[in-house]
Amino acid sequence: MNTVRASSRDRLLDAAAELFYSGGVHVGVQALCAAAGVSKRSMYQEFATKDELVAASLERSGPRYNALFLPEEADERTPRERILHVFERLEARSGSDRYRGCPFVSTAMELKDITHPASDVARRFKQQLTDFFEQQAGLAGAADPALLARQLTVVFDGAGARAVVSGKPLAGLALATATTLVDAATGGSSGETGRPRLSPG
Amino acid sequence: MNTVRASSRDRLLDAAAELFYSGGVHVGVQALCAAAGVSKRSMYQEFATKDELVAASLERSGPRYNALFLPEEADERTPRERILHVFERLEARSGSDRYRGCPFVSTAMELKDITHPASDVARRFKQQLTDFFEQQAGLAGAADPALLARQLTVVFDGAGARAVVSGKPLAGLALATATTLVDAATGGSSGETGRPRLSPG
DNA sequence: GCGAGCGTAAACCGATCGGTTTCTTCGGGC
DNA sequence: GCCCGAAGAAACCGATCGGTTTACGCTCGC
Repeated sequence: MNTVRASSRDRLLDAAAELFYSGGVHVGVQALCAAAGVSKRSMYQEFATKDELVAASLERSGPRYNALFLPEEADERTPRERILHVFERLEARSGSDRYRGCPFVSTAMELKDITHPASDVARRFKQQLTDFFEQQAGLAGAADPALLARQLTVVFDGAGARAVVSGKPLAGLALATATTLVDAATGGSSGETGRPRLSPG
Repeated sequence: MNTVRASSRDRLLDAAAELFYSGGVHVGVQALCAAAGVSKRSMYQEFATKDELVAASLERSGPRYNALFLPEEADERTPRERILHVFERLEARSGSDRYRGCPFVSTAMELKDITHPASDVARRFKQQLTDFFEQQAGLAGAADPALLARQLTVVFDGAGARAVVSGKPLAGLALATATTLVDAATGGSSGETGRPRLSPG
């Protein structure tokens, strides 16, 4: 079933993820298929509609996108550091002139249709980021880990939006805001290391 | 030059603002003119291109949109309360099922083109909100009013994005986050009134 | 009453949209 | 050698895109 080279389906999904991110979901299927080196015929054998392809490409690229920001599974850092790692990565990535914001937010805002299959995908992947924050917030001893997690997600998306609108680097804004929120929620001050309260050293 | 009823130009701009917000800037000029009750011919006499209309409609609706959130010019409230007023309004508005996020952010993200005339408009109006925050932050005695202002703008846009993606009300998230940031920047705690430090009573 | 001018509807333009179909080419199993 | 199925190229479908033009009607000033 699978050919030696990447399958038509995979080439399609990868090209779609890239083109939809750089040009929006209104990019045509013609340009899409050309970029993937796949005929429209083959595309419509794999996907019933373009909407389905949009959702599938977001589903496929989603884990890779989130992985750009999440730290490695196990390292020696504190939960606080692991949370702030996400925002350090965001600062770095948002400096690129190809940065167009979070693809989940971007897609959902462009679709403006909560019932679109890709909107479900976007919501799930954003929840993954929030779940990570909540887990680390709990380990860091936050008073309300769920609240802090949602706050950090808000900062993540808001900083991405600002980078897009302003067209300028965040210059530490995301990291500073996240730091303030984490410290406020864990009782830490700016000079503190943020070592988790639940595992006093 | 102006007729008794709203001019074609104004009807066009108002219809454009509404349709572009609810359906994105990819809404066609045909549907637009039909909604405005203006012929395409008249539209293209007022605006050279659709892009120009997009920018002009954002320019026209911009002040009204920001006014939805900003407090009245002069009232008896503290700067802290005036800042938080913006987020109270955001909480309320984001609960509507017609809420599609901040139109400036939405338009800029959808256009994905920093050189588009409407991108300039969006940036300017977002700056107006930031300027308000900075002014109030200064009055509230924030250590770094410019930083707090940018942080609050990030929260504003991030909360809007979250409301769109999740499809659920913010349920206090934006207000709580803004409160935390304001208090952290002004040295206030959660139980404090937030009266400005520069004008001790 | 009548001509001038404006704005309307609607046809029209080439291009592209999402989606379908036809035809051809290629490769692998018998 | 032969044949079958998969996939590519491209024509085709009706609809719509942004944008232009034609032709008609309505309301003015006179």
